[in-house]
Amino acid sequence: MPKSASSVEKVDTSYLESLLGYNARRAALAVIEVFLQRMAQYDLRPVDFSVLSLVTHNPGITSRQLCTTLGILPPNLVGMINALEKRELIERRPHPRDGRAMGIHLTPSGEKLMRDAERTAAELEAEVASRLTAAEGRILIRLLKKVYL
Amino acid sequence: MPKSASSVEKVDTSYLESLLGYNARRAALAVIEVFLQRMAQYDLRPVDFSVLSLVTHNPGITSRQLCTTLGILPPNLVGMINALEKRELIERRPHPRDGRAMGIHLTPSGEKLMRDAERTAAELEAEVASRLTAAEGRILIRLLKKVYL
DNA sequence: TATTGTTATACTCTATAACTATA
DNA sequence: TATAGTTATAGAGTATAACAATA
Repeated sequence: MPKSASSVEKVDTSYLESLLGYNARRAALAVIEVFLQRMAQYDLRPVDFSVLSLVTHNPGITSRQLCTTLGILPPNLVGMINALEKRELIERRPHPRDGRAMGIHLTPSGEKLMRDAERTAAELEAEVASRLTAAEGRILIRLLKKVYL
Repeated sequence: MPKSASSVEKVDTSYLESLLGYNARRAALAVIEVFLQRMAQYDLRPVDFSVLSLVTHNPGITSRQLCTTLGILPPNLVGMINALEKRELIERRPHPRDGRAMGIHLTPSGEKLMRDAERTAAELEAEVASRLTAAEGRILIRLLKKVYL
């Protein structure tokens, strides 16, 4: 067959699928896609959920702490925090010991939203994890942590 | 302690770390970060490597097949293909049976680059996977595939 | 009528520099 | 001098609509 006449019937992805990074990215995108759909009812993107979840479990957390924990650059967090404050889901209070910083807290409606959103997240996790056994799910998370921690 | 005076000593991330999506995303980002550093010597981003790797193992693959396989939208692939062609790493040849399509092939210098780049990728994989045992690495990839396939 | 490849374009995400107020 | 928060802005990544050529 001449060089110019070759074509591909079925794409061979076996090499890419042997790479950890490729598989981790594909799995992350698959989970995030479901996440996006289910969280749309709360008008929360994954990053909004992560921020609100950290505020939920760390009342008084500062912007700086959110940035460090989630790997967000400070200029990019400002807009998110402003939007969440405008929606009256969070409020900023003066930090007790650092006049430069503001402690971030959930409002009552923020608390209600996050109770619902975290319940939805739990359902979503259970659903995605249903493709695995309970033991496999625990192993998977443990191994992922070994990779990035 | 009054409401306004609370603050966070150490951020509690245990809830987020219980979520599969959060862990998969963090692991993917960690691997991709190393990938970016090591592939910089070839001036290849992860997506360029993925494209060239598919062309390597599927000579004559079309743009449409690349898009479908990698989840890239056609308008966003055009620039990448043009850039790789300008660097003389790939070339477009007429498709043998479809006058609309072009088959994509590696040039000799593209073949040389990919031999080196895939060797580097293998070293990188071994290094990231060194945080896990060989068995754990195989299990991790198997479980990740169960999540997204 | 549907598909491949393409252009133009808009939107989101991420990154850098520089400023202010406070430590 | 260093840090928390902010503004402005640039760049990369991702999205939709519409078109020409071919099936």
